Amino acid sequence: MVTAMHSSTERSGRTGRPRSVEADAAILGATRDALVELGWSKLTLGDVATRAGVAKTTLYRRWAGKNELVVDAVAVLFDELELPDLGSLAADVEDVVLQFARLLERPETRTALMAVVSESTRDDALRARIRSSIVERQKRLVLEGRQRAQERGELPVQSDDEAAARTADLIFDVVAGAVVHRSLVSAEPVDRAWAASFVRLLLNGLTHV
Amino acid sequence: MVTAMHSSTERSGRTGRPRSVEADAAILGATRDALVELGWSKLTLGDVATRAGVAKTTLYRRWAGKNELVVDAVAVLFDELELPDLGSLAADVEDVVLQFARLLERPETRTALMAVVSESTRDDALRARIRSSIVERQKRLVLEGRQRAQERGELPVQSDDEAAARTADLIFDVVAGAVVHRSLVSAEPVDRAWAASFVRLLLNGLTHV
Amino acid sequence: MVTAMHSSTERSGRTGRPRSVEADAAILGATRDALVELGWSKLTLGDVATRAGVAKTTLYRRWAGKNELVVDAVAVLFDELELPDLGSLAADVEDVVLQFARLLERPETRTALMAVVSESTRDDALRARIRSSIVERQKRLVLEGRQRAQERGELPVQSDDEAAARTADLIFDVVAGAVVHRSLVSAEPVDRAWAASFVRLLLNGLTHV
Amino acid sequence: MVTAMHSSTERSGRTGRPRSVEADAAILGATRDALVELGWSKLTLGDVATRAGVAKTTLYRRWAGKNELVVDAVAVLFDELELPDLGSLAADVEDVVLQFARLLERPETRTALMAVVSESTRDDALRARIRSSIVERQKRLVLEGRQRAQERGELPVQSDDEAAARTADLIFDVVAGAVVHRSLVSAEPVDRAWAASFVRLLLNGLTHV
DNA sequence: CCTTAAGCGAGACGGTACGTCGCGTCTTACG
DNA sequence: CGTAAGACGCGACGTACCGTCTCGCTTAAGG
Repeated sequence: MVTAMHSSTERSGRTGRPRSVEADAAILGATRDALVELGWSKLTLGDVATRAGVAKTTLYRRWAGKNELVVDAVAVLFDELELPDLGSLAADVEDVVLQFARLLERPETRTALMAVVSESTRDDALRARIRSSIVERQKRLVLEGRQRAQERGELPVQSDDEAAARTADLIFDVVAGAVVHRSLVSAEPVDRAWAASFVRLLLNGLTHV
Repeated sequence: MVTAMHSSTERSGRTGRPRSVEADAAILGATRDALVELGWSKLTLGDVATRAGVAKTTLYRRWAGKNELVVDAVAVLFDELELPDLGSLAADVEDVVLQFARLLERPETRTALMAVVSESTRDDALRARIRSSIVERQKRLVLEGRQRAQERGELPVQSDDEAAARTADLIFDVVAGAVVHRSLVSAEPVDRAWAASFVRLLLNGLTHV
Repeated sequence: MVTAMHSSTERSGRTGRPRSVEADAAILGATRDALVELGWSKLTLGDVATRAGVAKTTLYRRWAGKNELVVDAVAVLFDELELPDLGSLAADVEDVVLQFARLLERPETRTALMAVVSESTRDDALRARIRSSIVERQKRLVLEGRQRAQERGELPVQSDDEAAARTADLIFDVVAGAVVHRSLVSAEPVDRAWAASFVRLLLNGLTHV
Repeated sequence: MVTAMHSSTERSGRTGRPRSVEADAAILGATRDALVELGWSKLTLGDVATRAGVAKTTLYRRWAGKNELVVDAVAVLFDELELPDLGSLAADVEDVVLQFARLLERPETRTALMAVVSESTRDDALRARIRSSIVERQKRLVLEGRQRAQERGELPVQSDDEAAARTADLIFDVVAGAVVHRSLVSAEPVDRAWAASFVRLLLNGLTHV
């Protein structure tokens, strides 16, 4: 679960009516629903509040704006991704690629991810939120996959920790970037055939194809 | 050159006052300027019109909205990319990667590209416009690079044309996607070191690092 | 007929294509049609031009704007009014009152007359045009009616010409004003009963009712 | 006082921020000011809002459009009219006629009254608003004047209430119509001399002049 | 017959106002 | 103090007409 994103969990002051606990979930759910129906650009906070059965003030008390709200609403979706153990690095990566592609086919993910990234180019706080809520959180997949491949002897162990981290970052950008670009920019399907040829390229390189 | 983007070049009817030819260039230039200053989300068509010394109606007469206008305004920037001949495939690719990274550092490209891609997930006409104006147009870099590498003997010649096209698409998505993801999503610098390690991975694959 | 309203009849210069003679009639007719359908406030000159099968430039070449055009288009309607000879002043006046009321029931007259009067409060040229095209032209009805009543011995002959003119103006304002106010402001029907009681008041005065 | 013109006085629901009470007065005042400066046709709601120190949306939340707003803004001016007691019916009527003429000389009344009447020919709701806010409200002058004249013995008492009401309506249309027509359509001054001859005609009739 | 010059249709142009929508803030009364 | 409700100031939207301005074509009269 994504916790403590926008407000500390413990009560800061003692007095007064406590914040409704159901409201947060209702708002995030309503945000996802609205994203599916309307897409990023037509999503309005007033509409989200209405759908959630909540006043607009309640929403603004908890999130700074559309961007922050959508990041929180969407981040949790990426936690669905899981690295299977299919016996080989190639099979594992191919499976994750296809999982990720399925995720990007869902309208709420499709439209929201690029939009908040676009906004984040002018907003450092938003960029940090995206990194911590989505990017860093999902690097676990690369780390687990490498670990498992090393245990299987498919990949060598890098002794330099820093270099190993850089390599993990590189792989993450290549895999995530390629899938996102294929799916959203080139607007071509990420099917099993494409995934297979991508994994082949990733593992063996251009010169060994 | 980017021609006939939003209207056929030849006069459709012969009557009536012809459209001002200067206006198009002025509007696209003003759009780029406004993108630099304001970013995608604060860019308004009224402001663009004012900067271009043009009435808002003229702008709406030629483009359907913000998305279409920005695609046209930004597409031309990608034409700056050039494939150098540095003697080896690795050096050539590294150079293009760095050129592309420089392009993505410019505020107008940064903010606009992801935004229109995000919008395009809900708008087929916009997606098609992006593909024809940007994506397909820049695949030339992959094709030229492969041609040159094949002439040098660095890459084998693929006899199956269709398979060769699929490979070119794959390489394009991997290169462009990785750079975009590194630069905009991970929000880490694409410097010479990263470019070098990316090219190494691209050419040799994970298992040959 | 209303002639020489907006352009002198004789050709000023000699050369060049002469103005189309059908256009004037077509435009005025189209204006009346549009007034019936749309009313004053929704009537647009572009629409009138289209209905008349004429370019907007042609229209502007002949009239200065909406007000002037509508005055010319409507003025001719008031020429329909005729003073019958029904044997008594009371009967004659009652008949004209009812004719005038019928005229004011027509949508083009209803909506246009008050609108141009309203505009004329800020535009001296327009006020003059209304006076000469409509008001002065219809005073003939009062003059004829008085003449006939004097011949019948129903009204005394005023020897002072200036005073006689003032009286005619007064009667005109009272009759026209009462009918317009009843019909358009009070929005009550001008039927035979009302006309009869109005004529009784006009002829005998309040104190002799 | 003109009350409850466009919204009921009591709060309909009890929740939510109440409408600003100052705003109404500020808007109506700004409307009258703008009418004086600009006249009906150049008056814009955006400008009125600015003058009133109010957002355009606030204005649209309370009035349906220019017509309704102007009726409300102008109606109150007619409440200034007062029936003096100058000792005779003739003197009283003459005074009210001159008061009314002064009112119609004011630019806001001049331009607005005819304009809204013109619009009302196509808009039943507007017509009803004009009747209740202006016409019916000012009939009090006729009723009071007749009452006083009857007390003085200048006019007989009509026993039939319905007939008496019809006569009052008739007198109202004749007086108001004559003054409006003289002032706005004929565009001649309503001075003491004209008022005197009008009252003479009204009281004694054409045949007793 | 040919030039000349104005009229004409079409439609793009710079403007201005429109009436609406969403933003993020505020002011109520209630819990 | 949190909350639902909803009015507020603000600013951009996309549209509609305005009255003007090119265009290329048509239509006479005068040379």
